[in-house]
Amino acid sequence: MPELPEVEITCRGLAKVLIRKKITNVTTRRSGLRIPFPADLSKNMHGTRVRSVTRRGKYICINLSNGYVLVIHLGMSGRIIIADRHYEPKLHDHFIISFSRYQKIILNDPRRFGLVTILKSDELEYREFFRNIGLEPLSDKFTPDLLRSKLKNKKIAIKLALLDQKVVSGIGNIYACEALFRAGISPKRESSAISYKLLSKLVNSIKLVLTEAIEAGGSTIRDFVHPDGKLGYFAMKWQVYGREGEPCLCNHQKNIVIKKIVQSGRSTFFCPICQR
DNA sequence: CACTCTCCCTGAAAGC
DNA sequence: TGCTTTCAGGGAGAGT
Repeated sequence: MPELPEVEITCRGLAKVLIRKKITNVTTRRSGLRIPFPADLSKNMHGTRVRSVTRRGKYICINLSNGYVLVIHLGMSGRIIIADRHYEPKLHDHFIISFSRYQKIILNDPRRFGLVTILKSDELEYREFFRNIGLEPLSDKFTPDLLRSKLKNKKIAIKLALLDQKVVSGIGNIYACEALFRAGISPKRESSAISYKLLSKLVNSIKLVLTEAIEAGGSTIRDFVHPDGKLGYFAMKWQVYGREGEPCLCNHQKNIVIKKIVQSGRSTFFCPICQR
């Protein structure tokens, strides 16, 4: 389940092979994913070149030389495979772009929670599309003061606030759990009731955990595959995520184990002793 | 407005 | 062993 680091790694991988390449063919193999593929998708892509590949939250933005931006969200199970002209489409390959020099990229997404659309980069469309997307957690603008202002009056649990893409963009279930563990904050804490000092700690933890994951090459669970097609099995070790019943890594001598709870239908893993 | 719940979907894993 | 059930979750939209 790609979160910010996985999307970032995917973008870097795409940039490496696609920049300046010309789009020679666009194929859709079904009518759409979470939303239909735009009718003019192929028309607006064909013959243009890739200017850059950027990321906004969990969205991949492939910026084209004709002023359009191809926007891809990987959803739960999406992956982008980089291949050559010999690649044969496989099950759940929904969207294929062919480039000059026989390069191809394939969007494979078994669960189809992903999204593909195309926007004009210089117009309201683009701004409108990302209107509700919060601040980038790795930007210098993401500070304790900013987070405090976002959480002011919020009664929801801090874990749920971190998952809210309007509060901060790019954090999913795994990194929300991991960041809270590192900051020593209970996922159940009311968002607005957390001290400035702890919010500072949380901001640092978020930046740290995301940065480490990017450096680890995009951490992986189950179905994330690097853009070059290799599995990312050098993934970071989660300290709490998926470790229900296992000992807390902070406290070996006592019999403290990681607990799992459900918050708004999402699993949360945490240490009831280390996180207050 | 603030918040929770449901739905979409498939494959892996657990349960029987 | 093999079939059935459960679970995983991002984000939109309905419901409270």
